[in-house]
Amino acid sequence: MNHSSKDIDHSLDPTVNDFMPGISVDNVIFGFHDQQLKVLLLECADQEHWMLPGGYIIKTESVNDAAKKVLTARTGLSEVYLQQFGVFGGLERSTPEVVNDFLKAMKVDAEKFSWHLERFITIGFFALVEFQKVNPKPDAMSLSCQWFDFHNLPKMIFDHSDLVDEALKTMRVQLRHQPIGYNLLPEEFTLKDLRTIYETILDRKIDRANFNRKMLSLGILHKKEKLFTGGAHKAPYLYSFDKSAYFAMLKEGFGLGF
Amino acid sequence: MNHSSKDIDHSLDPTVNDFMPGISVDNVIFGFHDQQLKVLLLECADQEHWMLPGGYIIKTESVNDAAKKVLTARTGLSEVYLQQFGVFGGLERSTPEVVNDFLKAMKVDAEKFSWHLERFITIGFFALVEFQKVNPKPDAMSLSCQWFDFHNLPKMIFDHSDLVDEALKTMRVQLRHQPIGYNLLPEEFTLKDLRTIYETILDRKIDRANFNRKMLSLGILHKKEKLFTGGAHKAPYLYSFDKSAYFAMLKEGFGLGF
DNA sequence: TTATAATGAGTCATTTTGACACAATAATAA
DNA sequence: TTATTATTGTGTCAAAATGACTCATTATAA
Repeated sequence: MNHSSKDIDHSLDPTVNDFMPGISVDNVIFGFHDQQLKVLLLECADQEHWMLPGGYIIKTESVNDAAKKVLTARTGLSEVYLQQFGVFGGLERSTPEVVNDFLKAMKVDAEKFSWHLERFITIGFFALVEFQKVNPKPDAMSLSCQWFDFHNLPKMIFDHSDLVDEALKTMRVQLRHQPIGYNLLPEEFTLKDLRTIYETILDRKIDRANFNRKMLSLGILHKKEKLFTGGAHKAPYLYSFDKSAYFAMLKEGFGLGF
Repeated sequence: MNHSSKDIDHSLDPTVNDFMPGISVDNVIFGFHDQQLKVLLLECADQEHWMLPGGYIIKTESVNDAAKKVLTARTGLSEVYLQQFGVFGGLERSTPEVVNDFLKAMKVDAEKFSWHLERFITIGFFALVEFQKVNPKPDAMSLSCQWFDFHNLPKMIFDHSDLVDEALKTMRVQLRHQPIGYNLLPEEFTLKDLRTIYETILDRKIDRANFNRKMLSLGILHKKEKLFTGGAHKAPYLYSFDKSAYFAMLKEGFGLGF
């Protein structure tokens, strides 16, 4: 997925001096497709490494807005779920070796990038988006922007794979007292879809019957018509979220046993 | 609690140029005393406002180390529980009015502090410490360093009260799947002490018998001798944490029903 | 010596969980 | 057309957890 220069997105390119120095934001953007949890990544110039969609913070914008802007620029979406999950501020993330690898992967001169090479702290966000609605757009420095199966991520620059791990850990904890899925699934979905999300994040099988019973008992789902497509088997019902009940539960929280 | 200049702690005073510009760390330090959750605060020069112990990040130290250093400098303690809970990066935290209030509270010149007045992002940490072991030390800019009852906090500068609120929210969530208390309580304590911590953080009464049953079932407590001091009532048992079981459970997590 | 207040321990109905079982059914293969 | 297969909706049931109580016990204060 290459793009001509006409397609290159310069919306995140203010002057270096407009940025908060030494800080960046990086987004772990999760989607769900084909019964798999996906992560959106950008391809580095060396065609070997990949990176999280990230950016800098303009002095006149909030940190959260900076992250939101990155998300919108790469996906075309606004109004999606976006949440901080941690600050990555260790010294090991900008050692000479790390910086060297970064320059090689990006194929840029050390001089041009001196402002990014000193010492950088990044603020990690994760986003939950509806896969089908995303229109992946690479930024000016990247060759392409693609989804990867969460279980099969490519080699990434800096500590970006640590960021993905931490994002997952945070989701794993939140799963236990907040609903999830509204932001990842299309309007209509099956209970299997929902369960697969839980199983992927928790990294273990969940009893189908017990999961369904629990989910339905939460009162955040609406049962719809039958599903026709699919494999050689009985067709499952389709469900949609009861938006108001869902968001109420997001705030209130609940207890999940598994 | 005033201090002569001899007592002033300059350990966190490197040159301005050594710092990461535009970023700070602030610690919400929790202690437990007298059946109350306490927060350690610094008194501003105006004798009206208070602030969280905070500091800047030297370019050659990690973010976590910067927070740890602040904690050690104010409490005399090292090796305590310290955890990030969020980044505060809104623009509203450095509007002209806010900055003005800050200058007044600190009684410093705008010129001298120009480097801190532009736009600042702070990284919030919370710490859990053993009250009795803390030796509160004000920093160079503060009149004193004191504990406040969590339910009765004074007027604070910037968005520091928001930081306290967020720290509590984070603890409230963590309570549900991780044990707490080891870092807040002395070696020996009663179940009432432990329950009070839970009640304060969750801000509601918990049935005594049910709480005790649950806590004891976790297998992280050792029963000790009787307690003799106290009011006009039956003396409760003293307990201590089974350190290895406690830390195992910190990692593993568990499910709490209340 | 008695009254008080808080503790340790226990009861019990209800709810939730975990582990299965089983008939029903949509697509596919025979 | 019919049998096969994979998967679904629903149900059962024992075990565990929870929530709301009781009650005898006991260290201090009156």
